Amino acid sequence: MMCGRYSLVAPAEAVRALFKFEGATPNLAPRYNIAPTQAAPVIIQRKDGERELVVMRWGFVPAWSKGPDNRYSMFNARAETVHEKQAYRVAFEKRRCLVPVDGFYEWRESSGTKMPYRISLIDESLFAFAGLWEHWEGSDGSFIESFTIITTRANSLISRIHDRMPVIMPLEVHAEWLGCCSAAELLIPYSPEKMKAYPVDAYVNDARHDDPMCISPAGESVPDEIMN
DNA sequence: CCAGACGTTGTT
DNA sequence: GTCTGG
DNA sequence: CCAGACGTTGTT
DNA sequence: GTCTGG
Repeated sequence: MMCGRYSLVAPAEAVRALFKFEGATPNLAPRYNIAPTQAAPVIIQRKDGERELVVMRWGFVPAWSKGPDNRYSMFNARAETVHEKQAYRVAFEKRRCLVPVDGFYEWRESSGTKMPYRISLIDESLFAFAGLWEHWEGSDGSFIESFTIITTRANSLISRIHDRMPVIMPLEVHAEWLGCCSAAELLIPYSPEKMKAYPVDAYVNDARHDDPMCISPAGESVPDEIMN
């Protein structure tokens, strides 16, 4: 895989502090295990330059489609080709977003078994994936806003686990990315020396599990906050 | 022109 | 909607 | 990404 | 094996 699960535990106030979006502070429950098809917040930029937080479906639903269709894996888009692929080209030019995250999961396969790892910044701070979003509208007037996460080749830390990783946008390029004026040169692997990775329990495999156990280092005791 | 696709990862 | 293939 | 289903008729 | 659901 490359990026099929992530976490966003930070409170909405922390998301606002980093991304400077306008409007009311939304209610964001801590999320330990966000999976494709689920709703999650993204940051977009309006034409007047103001940033907005919008909750969207993870899994790109093209405007021309009949609706969500999981026969296609549209929760990731390859950085190497995203500017030329039909399904993403217009969004790459006009509808970029930043995805607030504080960790993501990758599964390492060895001797036939897969072990999940959690990857985060060394200080566990909030950061951003590069994404694209889309607005789909049904004939009955219903609509779906959705997003995809862009992936690239793994850096030297993550390549021990897997050969792909999500594109992480450093703070200093957030505005350039959202402004849609940059080319694909921002879509590169993030600095491995700023990141850490550790194994977690296969508990995270089940997308219905969404609690602190998901991010707990494998083999260690259950964190206090989920003991009753 | 119309028809048909539009995606990624991992495995073979 | 937009691009590619025929 | 992984987990889990993979079906129909008829009855509530 | 392949598709759907989360």
